[in-house]
Amino acid sequence: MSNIRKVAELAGVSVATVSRTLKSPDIVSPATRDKVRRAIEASGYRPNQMAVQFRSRRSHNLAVLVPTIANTFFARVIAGVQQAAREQGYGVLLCNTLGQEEDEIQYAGMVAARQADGVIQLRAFNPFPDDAVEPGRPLPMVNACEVLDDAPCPTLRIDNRAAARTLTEHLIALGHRRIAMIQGPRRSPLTRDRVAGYRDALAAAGIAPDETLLCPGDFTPASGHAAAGSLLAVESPPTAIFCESDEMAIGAISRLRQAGLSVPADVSVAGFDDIAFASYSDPALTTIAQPAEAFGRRAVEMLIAILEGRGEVAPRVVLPHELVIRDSTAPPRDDIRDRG
Amino acid sequence: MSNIRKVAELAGVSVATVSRTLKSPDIVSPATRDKVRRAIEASGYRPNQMAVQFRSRRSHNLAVLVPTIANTFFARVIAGVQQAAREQGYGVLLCNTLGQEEDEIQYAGMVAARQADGVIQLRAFNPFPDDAVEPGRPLPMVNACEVLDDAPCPTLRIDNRAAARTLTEHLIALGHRRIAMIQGPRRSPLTRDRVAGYRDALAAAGIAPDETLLCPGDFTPASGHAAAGSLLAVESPPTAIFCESDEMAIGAISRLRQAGLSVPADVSVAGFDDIAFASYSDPALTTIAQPAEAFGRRAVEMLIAILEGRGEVAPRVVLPHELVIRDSTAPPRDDIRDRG
DNA sequence: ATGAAAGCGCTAACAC
DNA sequence: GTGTTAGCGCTTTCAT
Repeated sequence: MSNIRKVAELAGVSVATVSRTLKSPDIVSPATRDKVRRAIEASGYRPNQMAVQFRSRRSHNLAVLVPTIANTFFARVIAGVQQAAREQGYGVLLCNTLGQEEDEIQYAGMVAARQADGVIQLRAFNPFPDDAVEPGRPLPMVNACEVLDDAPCPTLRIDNRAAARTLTEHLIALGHRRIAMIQGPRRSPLTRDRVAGYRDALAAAGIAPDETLLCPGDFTPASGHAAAGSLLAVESPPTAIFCESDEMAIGAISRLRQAGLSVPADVSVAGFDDIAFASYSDPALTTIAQPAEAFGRRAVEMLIAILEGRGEVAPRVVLPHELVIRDSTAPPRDDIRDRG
Repeated sequence: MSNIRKVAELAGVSVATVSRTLKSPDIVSPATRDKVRRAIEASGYRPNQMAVQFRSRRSHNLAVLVPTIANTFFARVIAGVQQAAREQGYGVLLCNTLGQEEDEIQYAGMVAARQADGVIQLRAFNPFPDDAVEPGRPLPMVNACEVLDDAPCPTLRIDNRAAARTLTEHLIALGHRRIAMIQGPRRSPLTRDRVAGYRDALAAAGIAPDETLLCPGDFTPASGHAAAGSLLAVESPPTAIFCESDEMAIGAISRLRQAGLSVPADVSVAGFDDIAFASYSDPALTTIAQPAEAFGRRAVEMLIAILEGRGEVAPRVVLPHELVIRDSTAPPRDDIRDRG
């Protein structure tokens, strides 16, 4: 393995000149620059990044804390993270946390240990201790997707409340009045905001909320399947189900079908996220499209802006969402509506 | 930020003793060890990993080259990689290559640049130049899932030919004789092996292969959707379709339904991978289950065994697969079978 | 524009 | 069992 000294000798210059040729070629005379470049070529020299990082005190790595990469929505976010990071010369250290706070704290410790320059957190939890950073310096973190209310760092999200309201309004406009909701984890701000939007829409339409129509879930198809089962058992079942993720919607539809019900003829089902499968499922899902890749990309840009201290970073960024109406939602059956 | 020297001073020992307390506590006397640990505690010392890595010449990072993380099968493999790596004290550098060989080569260069100690390649391509490693030393790579025939490193896969044969036999046993195949990319060894297994089964059953029933795809739902469309247009359409991925199967089913066909009543469809959605799609998919997380986990174990030079590493590992029969495959309709 | 030299924080001989 | 010390390969003043 060649090193900078060998290259310097070969080129007949000092190591400083080799270093400069690599980092700021413009301050090296063209003749010297060429000499050095030929020497690099000839020796097959690759700078030892461990040394570069160590010496320059930047790892040029970003840690991304993801609740679960097995979720296709997060997979897309991460694809966006990776691409943007690569474009900016950063590596991505993947941290699949499964929502374990102790693990998230440990991963965030990679910043203190200099393994990563900053973290992108996709869950509403601050993994840094209070004294993580000297006063005056910004916390090297961006919180995206599921965002802490009082995040000590820039955040990036959609307007979940407005999105949920829009989706619920769509259901109401179709004629539904008994609208269930299969939610995300209880304590998540995501759940809280979306439930708020759902209630907003009900209230605006003069529909009294019915707590028996609120079911917990965890965003997985299995939880949607189970929740749909319990909704089937309530005294007066819903004519529409709003699921907080497409994966749960797919699970719910599967359960409804097992019960001999047809979607949307008997029950309408709507999702959230607009994952790739949403348009291929049967029926194709009505859902809220979230800009998954953009979440990743923007989060990286914001984080690097913090790390490299260039300019102000917008503290609270809200990305656009979109209601996508497909085939899983329709007016309720007449006999059901009459009864409602 | 504290450093090892400060801790040494605080504890009244040398820096070497601090280092030893961290790396091999057993060779330090209990009394000293405690003193050092208290000093570490008191100063909030975190070893600078960049320095550790630099000095010890190991980054303790693994680069994982994945064709596309947006595919749920690969997402699971990567979840396995991450968990195993973490357990062994390694970080995971995610490289979403989209199958671009130039990018893969560049990512593999992270090993030469000392950013990563080794790579896990999930595609059938060797991203290392011939002179990547000095003679006698093993290539720091494991090739998993889609494997090169003459991989210059240990490989990890399932027996794709046998799996495809088993799945095709299942279709034949149901009474199908016109069995189409929606394939992966043409040049992939995966495709070649699975097509071979498919042909094995046809031959064993005395069914003449029909090239018009072979359609290319790229593992995405969109490609399955398109391929099913073209299969619908052939002169004598298939009664069963074997898709090389569940995602393509889901896309294909969606297309068949658009054409007014019912699965499995009119056409049987089988997938491959057994992704989470396979059991929630309508109908639930008959498929070949692959041990996705195990792929990731084993790949990490094998790679670390190479890197740390402990023991022999099995050069060609084959993991078990399993035929999972659900509801998307059934006997062909009588009128169709009679015609066949 | 270039070179000399001082480290970055740590590990690993080597000595005691 | 512990201390001393020489670097690892590079960047970055500070001279020239």
